[in-house]
Amino acid sequence: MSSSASPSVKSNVTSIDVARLAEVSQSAVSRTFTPGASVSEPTRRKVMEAARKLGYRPNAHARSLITKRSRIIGLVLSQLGNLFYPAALQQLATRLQRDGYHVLLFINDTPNADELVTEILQYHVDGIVLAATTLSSVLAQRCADAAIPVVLFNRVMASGGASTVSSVRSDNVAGGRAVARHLADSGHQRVAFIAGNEETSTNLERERGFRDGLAERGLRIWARDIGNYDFEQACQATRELFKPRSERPDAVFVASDHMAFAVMDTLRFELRLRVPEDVSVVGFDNVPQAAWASYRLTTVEQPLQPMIEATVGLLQKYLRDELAPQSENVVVPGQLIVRDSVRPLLAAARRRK
Amino acid sequence: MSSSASPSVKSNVTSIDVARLAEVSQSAVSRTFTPGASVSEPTRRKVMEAARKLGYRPNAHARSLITKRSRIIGLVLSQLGNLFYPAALQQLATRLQRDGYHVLLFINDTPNADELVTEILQYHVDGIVLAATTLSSVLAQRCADAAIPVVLFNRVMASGGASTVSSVRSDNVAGGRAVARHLADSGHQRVAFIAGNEETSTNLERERGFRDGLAERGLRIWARDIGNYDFEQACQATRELFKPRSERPDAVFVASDHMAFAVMDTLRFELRLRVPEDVSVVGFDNVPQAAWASYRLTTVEQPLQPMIEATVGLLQKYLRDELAPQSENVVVPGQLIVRDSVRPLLAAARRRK
DNA sequence: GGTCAATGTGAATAGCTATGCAATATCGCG
DNA sequence: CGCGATATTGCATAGCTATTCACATTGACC
Repeated sequence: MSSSASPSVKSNVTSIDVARLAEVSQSAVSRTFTPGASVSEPTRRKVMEAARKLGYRPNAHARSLITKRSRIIGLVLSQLGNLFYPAALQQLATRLQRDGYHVLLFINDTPNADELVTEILQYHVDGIVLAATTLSSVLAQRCADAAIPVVLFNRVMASGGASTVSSVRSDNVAGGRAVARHLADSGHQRVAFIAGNEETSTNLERERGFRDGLAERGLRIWARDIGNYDFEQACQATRELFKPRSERPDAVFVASDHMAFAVMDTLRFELRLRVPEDVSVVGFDNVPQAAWASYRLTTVEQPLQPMIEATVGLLQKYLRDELAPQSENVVVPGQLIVRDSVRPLLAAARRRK
Repeated sequence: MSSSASPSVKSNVTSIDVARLAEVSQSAVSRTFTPGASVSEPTRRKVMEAARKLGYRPNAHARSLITKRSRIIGLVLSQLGNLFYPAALQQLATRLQRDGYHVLLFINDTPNADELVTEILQYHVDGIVLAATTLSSVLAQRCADAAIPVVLFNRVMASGGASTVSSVRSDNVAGGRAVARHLADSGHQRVAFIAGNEETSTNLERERGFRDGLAERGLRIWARDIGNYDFEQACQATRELFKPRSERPDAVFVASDHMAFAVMDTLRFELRLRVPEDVSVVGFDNVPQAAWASYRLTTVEQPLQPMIEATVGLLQKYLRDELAPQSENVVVPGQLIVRDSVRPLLAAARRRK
């Protein structure tokens, strides 16, 4: 029963076993598997051969115990429903994999920051990417305190001040402003806004930019409701905004594509309004689905590639320079993607102008 | 510059530091943090107090080095585009988190099984969930050889025989058959099939069930093309199938919802055909989007909850019983979800019958 | 009070690798 | 051939915790 002298494929092979077979020291084995270490070609070959025979792989735990590097990045998520995040997840994991890092996943359903931070720190991750829009800033600060680099993804720390946490996001303010201008310039008068989670920085910034942009054109938000970044709540908000009354909005800016789909569906199939003929709809994120023929949603892109690149760039910088906890806030510009969910400027309106 | 004697929040605190402060042995500290170990209440309190003061958390790497348990589950994915997988990912991670396990992510973009298996084994994960439909079975076998439990999720090992790898999947055959019956019984005559990746078990089983079900009703697949589980390729397949000719299909069974959306969009907005009046469409997976008003897609559900439950059930069973690599293939039944993408049986057709 | 069991505790060790240091081998060059 | 410089190697140790074993302490019970 006790598998003592079984030279099979058991994964218990250690560097010592390999050393014995290759007739070298354990150090030699270790050096062979340590990039940049000093090993002669003959011994390297002997070691590799022995390792292959035994099916040896260095034990990552023992390695990180001594290296103090785990090559693991913690990723905290909460909104997998919003299609932007699966895409980001994939990109990030793939990108990190290329550099020999891997992603340890933490889903933050119950916002119990304390418990989560305990779990994360146990693994001694090399860095943390916080992509949970709705996550208490406590966690971020706590991790930063523990001297482990944190990058907020698509989110920024609430009130500045003493926070030394970096972040990567797209230019939400500019995006909101671009939407406002686009709607105003195409002759819309009664523009509504459906907010996401009101406490998130993404929503605050998008709304602020939108407000400012409207103000530039002498307009203001004509009606407003809250969708909380949730499909069902966005449907509800739409019903509320378009309740029968003398006048209804002629355009809606929705704080995320995910909600915008809910809005379009509710408008078209429940309220029997046409998009864009009766109501224009604009989203935010430019998830792949926004390009699908059923929606053809005009939206603001969040350029995933550059955002991911910036994120791992920051992480690697912090890993290289031992110190340098200088807070850095990267803002990536994103374009307005014009599709067919906004009524184009009527010839009549243009002439009148 | 060198932070030597700084008793701050540095995460370098070890069980020995705690022991010193609490005036107990290191063993006592370890036992306090090991569930089920024998510690008296007074010492436990002393230790907890000291640990709190120093901000101590057990080092997971050191722990798993000696325990030979990492409490990490490796998850291999490739198709994050298909919306079924993000949902599965979230459920799985959440479920495992409840039991103190965590998910280490491996994206399998380049199907280089060897490299991937090396990386996974280095982390000494306690188990592996293979959810990459397109992944070579080599990997599965390789891991099983290394005595680490593997569960195939939504996939089954190609040719039975010597494989000792367990799997969890929904009843794809029954699902395909149910679709066939539904289409036949609602009077469709020229049913087409758009395949996913032809080498995957999901596609093989769904197609087989579909074929059988049609045969029962005296029908056969009238036309067929390949979408490879890809949105763009599914569009292309649709164009191919509906190229102008004397007759076109009156129904399409698509091997996944993700592709079915592509099919519906192409039919409606490019080919100007109505769904379901001109063509009926059926998908597979029942992703959340299938219920959206723009699609209202009739489809076969893959019951995520039970599938996840079965997956972690298998894993835990293998972790408990040291041995028991008995191959087990769990098949979870799934229902046909009837929505509005299939033309209902015409009164005329019924009378004629 | 004495014996036995049970319980809590500490010292020592295992688990696997990377790395500093000293020793040795190799090489280049005069 | 000799000498210094450099490349390679092995030894020993650190890194942090769980666990075995032996020991001490307590308590119960006769």
